[in-house]
Amino acid sequence: MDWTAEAIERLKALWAEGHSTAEIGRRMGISKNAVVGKAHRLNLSARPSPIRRDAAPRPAPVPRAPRPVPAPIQRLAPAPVVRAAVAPAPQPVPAVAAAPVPVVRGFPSARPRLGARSCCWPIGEPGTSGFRFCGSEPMAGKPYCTEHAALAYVKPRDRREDAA
DNA sequence: CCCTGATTCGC
DNA sequence: GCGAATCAGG
Repeated sequence: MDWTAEAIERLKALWAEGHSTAEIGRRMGISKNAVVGKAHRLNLSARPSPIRRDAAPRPAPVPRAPRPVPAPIQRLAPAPVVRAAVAPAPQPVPAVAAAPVPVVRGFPSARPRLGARSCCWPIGEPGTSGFRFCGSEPMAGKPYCTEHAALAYVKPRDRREDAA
């Protein structure tokens, strides 16, 4: 964006008319970020912000560092059982329980209560709001309830003849 | 999800 | 200085 005097005038005018930053951006053919950025620099930011940054000072400033992708929640999910697939010997418990699952923003309670001993069979699409874990009482020594353990632990059938 | 404005920071 | 990315709230 070339911020000519005219462009700045237009921005100020639209801003004064009370348009949203996105609307101003649309009218001027630029992004709302450009609008907000410029407005901020021009010190004409004064419209009510939906956000209060004063009352709740950030407890953790978070120096915006390259964030390593947290352990994918999917790792906790049992490998989807594909009947015809070459089934490996039943690997009992996915060795995951040791480390606490990181609490990821956006995954509020979307994690199994590992300490609570409840079935950790995933329900729904990981990462979506509806995602959760089964939560039923697990079988002794297993991470899943009886129902889901039946799905998780499929006996590898003798595939010498029906391999396919 | 959509929207809002605010801030940061590599360019 | 610029503005995309990100944050943060509705």
